[in-house]
Amino acid sequence: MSERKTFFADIILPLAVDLTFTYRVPFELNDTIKNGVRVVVPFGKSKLYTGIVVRVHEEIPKEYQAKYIEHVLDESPIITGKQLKLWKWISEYYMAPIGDVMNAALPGNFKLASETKIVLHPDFDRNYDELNDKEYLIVEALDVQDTLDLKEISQILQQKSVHALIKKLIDRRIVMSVEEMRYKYTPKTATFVQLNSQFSQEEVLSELVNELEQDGRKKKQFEALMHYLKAGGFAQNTASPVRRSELVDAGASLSALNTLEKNGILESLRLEISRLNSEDTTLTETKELSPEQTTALQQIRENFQEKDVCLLHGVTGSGKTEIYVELIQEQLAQGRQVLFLLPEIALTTQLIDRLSAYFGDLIGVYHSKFNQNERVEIWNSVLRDDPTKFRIILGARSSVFLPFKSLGLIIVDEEHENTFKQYDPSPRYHARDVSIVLSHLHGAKTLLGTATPSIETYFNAQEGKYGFVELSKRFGGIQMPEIQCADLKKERRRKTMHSLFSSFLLEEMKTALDNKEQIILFQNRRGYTPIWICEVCNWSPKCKNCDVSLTYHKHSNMLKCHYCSYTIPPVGTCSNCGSNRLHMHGFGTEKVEDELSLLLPGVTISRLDLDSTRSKDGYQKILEQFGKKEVDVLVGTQMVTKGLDFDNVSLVGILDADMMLRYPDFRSFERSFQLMSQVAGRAGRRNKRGKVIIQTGTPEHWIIQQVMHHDYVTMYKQELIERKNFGYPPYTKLIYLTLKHKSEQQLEGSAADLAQQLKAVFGSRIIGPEYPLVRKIQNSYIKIIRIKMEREASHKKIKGRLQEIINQFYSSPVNKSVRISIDVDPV
DNA sequence: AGCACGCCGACT
DNA sequence: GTCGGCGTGCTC
Repeated sequence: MSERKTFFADIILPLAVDLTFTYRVPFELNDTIKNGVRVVVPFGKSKLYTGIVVRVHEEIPKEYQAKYIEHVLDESPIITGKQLKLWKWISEYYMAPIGDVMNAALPGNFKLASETKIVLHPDFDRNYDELNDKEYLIVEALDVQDTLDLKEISQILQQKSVHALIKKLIDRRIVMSVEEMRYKYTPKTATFVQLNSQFSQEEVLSELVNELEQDGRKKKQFEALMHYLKAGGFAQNTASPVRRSELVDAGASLSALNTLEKNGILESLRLEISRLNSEDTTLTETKELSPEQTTALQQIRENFQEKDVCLLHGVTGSGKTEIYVELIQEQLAQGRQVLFLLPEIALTTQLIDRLSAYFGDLIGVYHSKFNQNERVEIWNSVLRDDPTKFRIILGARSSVFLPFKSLGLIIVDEEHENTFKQYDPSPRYHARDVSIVLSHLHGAKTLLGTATPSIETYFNAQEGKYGFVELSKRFGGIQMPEIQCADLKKERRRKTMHSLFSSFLLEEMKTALDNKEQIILFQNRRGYTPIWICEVCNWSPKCKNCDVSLTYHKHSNMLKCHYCSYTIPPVGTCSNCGSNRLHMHGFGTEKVEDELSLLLPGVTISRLDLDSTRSKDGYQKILEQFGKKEVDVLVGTQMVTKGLDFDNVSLVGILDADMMLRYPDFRSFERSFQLMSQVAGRAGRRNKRGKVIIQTGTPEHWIIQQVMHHDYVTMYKQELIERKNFGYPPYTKLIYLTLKHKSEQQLEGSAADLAQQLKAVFGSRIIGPEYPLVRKIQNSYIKIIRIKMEREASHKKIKGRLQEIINQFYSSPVNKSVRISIDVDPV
């Protein structure tokens, strides 16, 4: 194997470039280089990057002199072949550079190598005699400064290239790179205590216990020992070690524990613990399934015989979770891994607790808010296919990138949620659709679960492409909530409105409060941000960088731009006409809260929106308070629609349904139906039918009618007709091109140019260019070109052609400074 | 992504 | 005359 062959390796670098880079493999690394390992390579003049090897070969690059790979970071691959295939699929399908895909896929501290920092190696014995002048200079500098980056070393040595020199120092274990230090993942440990083996005989133990119990001076020791025996599960005769801090928390005296250890009754040891599930969970037995659930489960199994994807359409509260649990258990029994995808926001809530209760440590939670070490811990366990840990990954969209080895099932819960689609940064992928590809790679199955399927998914199920299973009854015979409308037009005419509240809603709220029941109010934020407006000429303060009005933030008493954070103090007079009659227009959740406290004094109100949950565990706290019934009314945005189960909520109010319906997007009806149905599902649990009141000026609107009748299918059929008539998904596939430029004229010209070139090839499939609602963001103007292609068209071909046209567009010098971003299957 | 190279304006 | 602004191209 150590033949002196010259190998080259194609490497993906974390750059927005759709290329791999070819490096030469030094002979001594011939044996260690493999597909899927990380390598450190020099790039450009003075940079180091961590990249992933995707191909090893002997083809000598002709166009350039390949540089040498500097370092191999992994003994065995950290990326599997299946992952590489998935990356390539994402890169092609979503037209994103492979480097972007890699960036999205790897946990942060797997890459981060650009600014390589050097530190003294802990083993360095400070034998300065072995060092030459330059080496001495570096070591000396490190003594003072702790870390140096390559630039600083260049400066110290007054020379450009320092790689060779550093490499020698690294090899001699005099210095090391910071990455190296960081990558050496250190497991977290804790002190445990365990009974000395001489007491493992039951008689010996009981003798000891007796002795301690008799002796009054040893009372504390006796208690401590009992705590240990209880926690260690001695009832079942299993002498397992127990975390020391756990015993102390349970009330064992610290000094008594020390004494027990000193006398050789207990012994302490350090054990590795998981950073993730630190508190131990008591496992719950699986609940018995209802007849409906059993049937559904059986149907899912049957569907999976023939089909790879199955939609589970189950109304809110129909008990989808129990079905998931059964399916997960089947996979675990077969030794396969399970991925459970959730919208980001639902991850902080009750479902995790519920699943943890069933599966304990077998569950790993993976999402962007987790710190790097935790993420790496999960990554490595999944990669090892560790049979004892993290068999089930509960995660947000990015968990599709984990290195699964034996995936058997992916569950995408709340399949319709558009947070599964990533927009910024590229790659703009949809985790639900990526999941389907991922399970295909593993020969696994995908289950899509939701109460309100996306039109596309339901369509696929109707067409027979996906299996289809329905759960139409709520679990335990709980009724669907009663939904009624408050007609805002009528109430306004009769002047019975109390600011934002119809008298109908207000009366119902009072009744609910009298009954000591809780209320959720839903206010979609979109379009309802408070702005200051001049009563005389309609002028309002605008952002200087973006084409939007500034929104008023009561909390900070400032006017702020939502796009670029430009902030100014409130203005007293109109800059247009000089009038001082400025007043606040529009309302957000803050306003709702304020108005409500005037209308219903003494009622405790809490707000759940982006502002109130900004602090780290704000979200959790607010929900906890509400759960403990310390709060009567919860006012919130979209957040209140997501998987919250509170059993004392009898009333849900939707403050303005019309704003959602009016939003100019072909999905606005679908989305309105989803949002309203989801939030309605929060009303009424165990013992009482819930009530929902929708405030609207158009109670006759068909979407509102279908929400009221809980009739998804009719909504779907009607919406499908609209989609067909106007050529929208699922009858077409969409690609949006967003063009950006600082100069409006330049943008107009270039956009027209590109659209023309596209039309020459795609004809009427090209729509636009058009300005979006907000035409300028951060001093750049924006235009959108939309491509509608036939469902059956080969999107590979179309994307190839599209890329050619874009390349051609960029070949013209006038267009070079125009930025284009491509969004395939926009949501 | 970053960094060098290069072509235009306001300065000692 | 030069310093430095950013627009453009390239990186194995």
